[in-house]
Amino acid sequence: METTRPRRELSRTRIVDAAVALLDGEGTHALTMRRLAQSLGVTPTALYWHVDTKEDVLGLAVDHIFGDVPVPAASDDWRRDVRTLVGGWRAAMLRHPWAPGLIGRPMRGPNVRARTEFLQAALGRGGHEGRRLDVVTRLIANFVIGSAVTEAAWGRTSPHDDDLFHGGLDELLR
Amino acid sequence: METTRPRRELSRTRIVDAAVALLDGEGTHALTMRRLAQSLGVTPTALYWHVDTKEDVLGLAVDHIFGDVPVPAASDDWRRDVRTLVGGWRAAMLRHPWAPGLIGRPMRGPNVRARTEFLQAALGRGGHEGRRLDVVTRLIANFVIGSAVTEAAWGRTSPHDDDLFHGGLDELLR
DNA sequence: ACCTGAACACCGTTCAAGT
DNA sequence: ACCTGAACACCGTTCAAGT
Repeated sequence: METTRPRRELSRTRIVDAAVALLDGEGTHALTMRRLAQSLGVTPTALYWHVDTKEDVLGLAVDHIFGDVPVPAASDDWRRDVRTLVGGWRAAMLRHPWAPGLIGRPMRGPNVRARTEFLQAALGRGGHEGRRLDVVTRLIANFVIGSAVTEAAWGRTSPHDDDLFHGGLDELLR
Repeated sequence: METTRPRRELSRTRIVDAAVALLDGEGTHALTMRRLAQSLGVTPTALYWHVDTKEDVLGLAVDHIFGDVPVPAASDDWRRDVRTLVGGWRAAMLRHPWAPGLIGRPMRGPNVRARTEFLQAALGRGGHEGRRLDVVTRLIANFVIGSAVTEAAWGRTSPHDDDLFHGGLDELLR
């Protein structure tokens, strides 16, 4: 089929990986198309063959970190399922503190969608349905996002923040 | 426009007002120090006498829009107080859709702090205290922020979004 | 198909100098 | 105290050209 070449080729995924590395290492302001290209040993303009725009790269980077959120197997304890998913969700964002600030854009990524659907399904197993199911799904999702945004903004997350977050989640799953 | 009219003097507040106008009119990408200066009939570098950095301007702009959120007089119906405050909070953010995306750092502004304290006081009147008061305050604040962030990201807010938001709030004030 | 080089139209910020 | 002008070190993106 395809012979592996000695030179690593450029690709969409390689670009996204490099972008995440740059964001993790040096923060939002460090992600420029030029520095990104440099970290890949390539010309800035080369990126544009694989990617439409910088905004595009940012969106892919956000969706990428959601891919690391483990989707638990659905168990018979729906509350635990929700807590596991949402805890991983929050942890992923706090592990990449640049991500919450970037969630002003395409949450349309497939990884994000899959997690949201799992959340909704778990709440469905909890007996919610109809409008109430939609309400509670959004309530939880927006609480998690809001928490991540404000905590990431503050710099570091304290044990007190963790406590308040889990307390809030308990309140919602009561 | 009116070159004959004597130019008003530059000031911190005049800069912030112009920044908000620019953000409202043309969005985040339009706010550059150069265009901001131009809209004030002044040299880009003149801004730096009144303001430290562009980040500074952004922070002031966010706090400014929170100043427009009416803080209701505390009544004997704490639930209504919460709903009024939080509704105005959300409305202000959706009126300036660039704001949620900018809620990075400047939740330290005085306008923001005043609203948060009113929220906590109202919940206190509702009988919450100790850890539970902190938990619920954060829960509501982060829900509002998360809602504004995701809705602003999606472009426009539909009546369905409104419905889900108020449903969520009812759930929290149950 | 995939990448380079040069170019365009911008940026934020500093700093000496003017008033 | 307040503002200008020039300059520095960057940006994202397009496009012809090479392979």
